[in-house]
Amino acid sequence: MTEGNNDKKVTDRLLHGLNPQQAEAVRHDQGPLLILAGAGSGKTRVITHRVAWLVRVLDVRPSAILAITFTNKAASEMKSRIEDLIGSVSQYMWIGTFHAMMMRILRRYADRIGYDRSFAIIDSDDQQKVVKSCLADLNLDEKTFAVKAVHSQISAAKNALIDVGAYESQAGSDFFRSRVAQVYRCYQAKLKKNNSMDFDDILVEAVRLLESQPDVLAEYQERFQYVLVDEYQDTNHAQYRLVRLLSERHGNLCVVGDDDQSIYSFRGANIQNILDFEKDFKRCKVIKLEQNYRSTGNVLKAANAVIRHNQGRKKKSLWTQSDDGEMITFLRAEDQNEEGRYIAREIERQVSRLGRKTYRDFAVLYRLNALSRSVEQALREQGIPYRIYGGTRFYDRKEIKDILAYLRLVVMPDDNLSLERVINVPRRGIGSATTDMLAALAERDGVSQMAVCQNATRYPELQRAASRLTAFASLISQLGAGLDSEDKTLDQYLDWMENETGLIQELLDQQQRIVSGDALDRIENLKELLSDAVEFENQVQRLAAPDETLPPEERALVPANLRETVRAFLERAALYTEMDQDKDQDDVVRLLTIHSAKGLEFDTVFIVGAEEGLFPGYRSMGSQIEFEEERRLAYVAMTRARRKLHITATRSRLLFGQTQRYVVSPFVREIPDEHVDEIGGSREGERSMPWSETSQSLPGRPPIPAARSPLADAAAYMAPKPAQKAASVHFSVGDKVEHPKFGIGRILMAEPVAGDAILQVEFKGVGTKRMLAKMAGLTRLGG
DNA sequence: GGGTGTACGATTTTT
DNA sequence: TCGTACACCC
Repeated sequence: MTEGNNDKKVTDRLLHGLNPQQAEAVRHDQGPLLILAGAGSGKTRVITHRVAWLVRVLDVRPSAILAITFTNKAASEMKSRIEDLIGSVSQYMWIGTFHAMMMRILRRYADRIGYDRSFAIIDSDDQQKVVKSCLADLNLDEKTFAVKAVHSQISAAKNALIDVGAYESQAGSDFFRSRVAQVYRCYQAKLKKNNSMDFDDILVEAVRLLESQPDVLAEYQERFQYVLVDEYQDTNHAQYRLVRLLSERHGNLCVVGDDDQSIYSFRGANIQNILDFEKDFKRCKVIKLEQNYRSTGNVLKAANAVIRHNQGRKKKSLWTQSDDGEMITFLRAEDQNEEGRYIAREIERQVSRLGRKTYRDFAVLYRLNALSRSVEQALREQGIPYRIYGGTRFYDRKEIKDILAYLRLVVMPDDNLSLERVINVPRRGIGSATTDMLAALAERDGVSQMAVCQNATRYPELQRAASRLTAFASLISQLGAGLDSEDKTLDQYLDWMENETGLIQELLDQQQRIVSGDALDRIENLKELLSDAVEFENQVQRLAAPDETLPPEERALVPANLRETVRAFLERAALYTEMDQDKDQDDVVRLLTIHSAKGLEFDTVFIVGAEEGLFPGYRSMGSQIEFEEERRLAYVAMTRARRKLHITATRSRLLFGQTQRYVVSPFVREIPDEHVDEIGGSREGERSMPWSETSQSLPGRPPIPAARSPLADAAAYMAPKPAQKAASVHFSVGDKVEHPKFGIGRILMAEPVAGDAILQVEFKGVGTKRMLAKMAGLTRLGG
């Protein structure tokens, strides 16, 4: 160790407050290192301090460090915490997701493996579309070959690094698999023709690049002296291969993970990667972090007791210094309404009546998104503010994808997928007959569909639609000209484009006819994209600032003009889906799936729907492997709670339009009695089929005492509070207003939307118009 | 070419 | 139960 040569203060600071195992992990120098980090064991702290240690104590160049995470959120948290420790030199490190890091490599070298370096990334919607068109090309029936199923086969093959050829020979004469092989081949051909990669390709092609180009491999192997991988239990085979390749030269690979929290096998994660790490990387050091700093004794012991039933795991047992704390409360409710009311009442009691907690201390966790509904309803009745996490992500929204497709088309006119998306959005009278012909002609002549549009008049087949097609082509080139005129910022350009394409107008027209607030939300989203663009451009400016000294190959990637900024913005939109950084502070109850709760913690957690068939899901009950993954899910859910855990199950539940009777989840029965208070019925009682998994693990369990405080205590349910009034906007019906174009008018109708209002205004001599107040630049003249 | 009705189907999620 | 994708009809 060379730490003796360094400032003692620095080493003290980096090791301060760490337990012996944590400190050992931070100080580890050469060779592979496996950190088995139990839930709440201070994992992030260890990783960030370790990176700081490498730089500050071992004098490793920041640019020689590669730290990989699974989500952008995790990456940005890691970045900022490392920056707090070592300052701005941290910007030279490669910290990011697998996909983002591999994109850096592919953007430089993709031409070596047959792509244009400006290749596009297609999202899962487009992936489905491509699969669909392949099925059509191959005359395969979508009933037998469900798009989703075929696509997931292809994706799984890619994650396992099985290319088309290998897949074909594996499939042999198997009816289904051999057809999937044909689709796979067709799919890859289409992507290649469109100069696109899907998310899986980013990993697969990175492997192919590194394995086929020795000089490229050598460059990065040489560069990355230290490689760190977070959430290693979630890596798939392609990621495993990348990690191996990149760390091979120096051998300083540190992986951090917890096999008990592996919950993503359905998307290709291979738990064997972490279980076999010691075999794979010889002379590897293993450090277990078993002290939990998060939960109270009852919660932790209960979670330990549950996860202990799993066979395939590394033995470890979390412990805590904190006392037992409150018991876990288990509620057996009659149905989902009672379950919801219980949650609402309990939250209200803690927040309003006792004033002990705030709304943000609470989270409701469920296995299926569909379970959120009844909880939502109960919270709404009680006037409790909440937010649902997950759901459609911002960049997945239709209107956003439309705008992004226009953007992509402007910088890459040959992108057929984007063209198909927006050629008739908004309606331009270009229907399926025309678009089919367009695709066929482009295919026949080996040119892009945009090229056919430009020359539409020369194709006799397109006679009737020719003028509309050329008009579309000139719209795109006009948008392209706007891009190069240099006097617009990104958000100004987007704003201009939203109007120029007619998208905004169409949404306003829709709003005029339809009563739903749907179109308004979309306009809101488009506005939000503008503020996102502003923020993005600020980041770019900061990177481009003259006093920053970026390494040359990274500097080359910083956009220098609007066109390059657009490209970078598109890439970010494809790879970065989270937009709610500042919303974390809101004082609201959080509703989320167990999957999306991983890595988070809350003072009080409700786990709802703890019923056999839901959790574990009925699909997983046939296989030991899948059943154990469900149990890990239960473990993850329980260990989110810092101080108090509630688990609820119903006797019968209305789900997907059907009411069914349910039995308590076996996982709940695996919790020892001494940690649980029961309400409304015991965890035991009716059971379904003898449960092979659990019956063996609960030998001679003593009878459960009768329930103590049945929920018949209905009076305790508080009367619903009136819903909160929407924030007032400073425009109201009857106001006189002035519009820059239409002049003076009077407001006929005002409807508040987040931070703005949609108005119906009657203008003298112009007629009635509908618009967003702020966006239209209305001024109030008085009532 | 566009609008409307209906049948179907529905874990978990990131990139 | 609810959303959406597709077929059918004008």
